[in-house]
Amino acid sequence: MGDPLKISDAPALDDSNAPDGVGSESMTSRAYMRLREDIISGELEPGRKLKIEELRRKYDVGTSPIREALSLLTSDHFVERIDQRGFRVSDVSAQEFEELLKTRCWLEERALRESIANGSPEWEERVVLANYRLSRMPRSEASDHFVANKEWEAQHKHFHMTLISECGSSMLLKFCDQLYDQAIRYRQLSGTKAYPARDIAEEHSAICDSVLARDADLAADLLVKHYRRTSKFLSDELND
Amino acid sequence: MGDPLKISDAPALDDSNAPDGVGSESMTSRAYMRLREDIISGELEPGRKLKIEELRRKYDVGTSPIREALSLLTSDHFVERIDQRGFRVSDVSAQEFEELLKTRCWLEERALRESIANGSPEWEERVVLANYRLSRMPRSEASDHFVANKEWEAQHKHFHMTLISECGSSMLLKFCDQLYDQAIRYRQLSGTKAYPARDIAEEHSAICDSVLARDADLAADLLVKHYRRTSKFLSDELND
DNA sequence: AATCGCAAAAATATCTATAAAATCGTCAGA
DNA sequence: TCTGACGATTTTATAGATATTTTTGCGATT
Repeated sequence: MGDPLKISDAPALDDSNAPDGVGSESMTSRAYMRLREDIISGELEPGRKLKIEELRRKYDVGTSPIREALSLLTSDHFVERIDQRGFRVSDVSAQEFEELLKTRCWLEERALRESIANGSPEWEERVVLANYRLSRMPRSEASDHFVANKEWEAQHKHFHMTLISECGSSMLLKFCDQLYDQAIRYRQLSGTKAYPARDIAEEHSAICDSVLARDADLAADLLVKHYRRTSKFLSDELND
Repeated sequence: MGDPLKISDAPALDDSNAPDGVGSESMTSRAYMRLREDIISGELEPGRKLKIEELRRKYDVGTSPIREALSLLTSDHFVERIDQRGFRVSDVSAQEFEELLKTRCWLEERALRESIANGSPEWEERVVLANYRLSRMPRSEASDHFVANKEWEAQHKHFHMTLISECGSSMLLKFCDQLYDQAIRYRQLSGTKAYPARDIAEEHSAICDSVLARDADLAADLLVKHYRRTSKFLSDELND
């Protein structure tokens, strides 16, 4: 959720060019963001019919902005559109989760290898910084039981996106970004209550080290294992 | 352009479930398809401002369908949306074309290797059939000079998509599909007038053979070279 | 009684027309 | 040259009209 404002590719919504400091985004954008959050968080559950009238009242906007926001959300694969039959929240499934994980590994491995091959010293610094910031962040908001920490989530995504940021393909980056957000939705839906036992911070640091050493094989291996472990944990949670 | 009707992922538009044989698609879908074609063909040139009123008259529909169609097109990266400032046709550039080619090679190589690893005998037959059909199709509609043959284009895409269809990830397939269509746009825009000198049909058959032999390394190599040659040809055309 | 077919009614999605808000270009005045 | 304001253009939103799908109700048939 690095830039939850993103619509299409361009940084369409940027408060910096808002007329007079106060937010002046369009209804469509507001609806887009709120719908996106509600879908990722699971409040709008998978498979649910998205009735225009219902949403219109819920978010207090007209039909056009809702409809347009939903159309935009289809690109993120969060919403499905069926002609003449409206919209619905995209379904989830264990099989799709497997696919998601697999695809993420393929794409991010490639992107990471390219980044390591092309990355500048300035990029190395960004990686170090991202890892440091992530390490300082508590994983959970409460110390006794698990409460997702939004800020940690943001830093975590930022770390992983930084790793692959120099891959030389904005398209590949966009795909990884999309898949990452998909995965977040699955994580939210699983309703994780317990801490993962392993030391995630340590894993991140190991990846960071291998990247700095420009050891592509090791880095790729660590990254993929990192993802697989996380997913394993999630799958176990789901099967309780 | 295997399924130009595609909106979102689901086969939203399917005449088979039209009430009484006659097409009953929505205005939005019609607008989507026509806009998509006009952008790919280059009639709506890169960077062009897409004024709602203008399009409304041109395609003879109201503002909502136009707006929605444009929103849907942003997912395909054919249209850019800027908040409060409307829509425009996505720009093109030599640099983006390079990225596109590179990304396509990365993704399709992975997908092809997976397909070869997982593909069933039934898949092999589909590959053979797709190659055969493509080989029977004339590359150009005229024999003395080059006139793009729509049917060839469709079969060509179908061949390449069949090659990777068993990769085991619908997401990866969707990405490849998207990138393919992007590439078609670049091809159209280059306004190729001459035949490429080389024997493309031969290249396809070679790929087909290596796939049947389950020689992943060779197949990947041939496929990537195939793409690079096509792109080289295109770049040369562009620099005339 | 249960099932099927069919038509009317309700719910819903889609579209058009119109109004409101924002942007852009231009030009007067400093 | 810069600034700011005004009008034209364009985008965005709303409300109501239309078309489509889904549900419901009823009677005929098994």
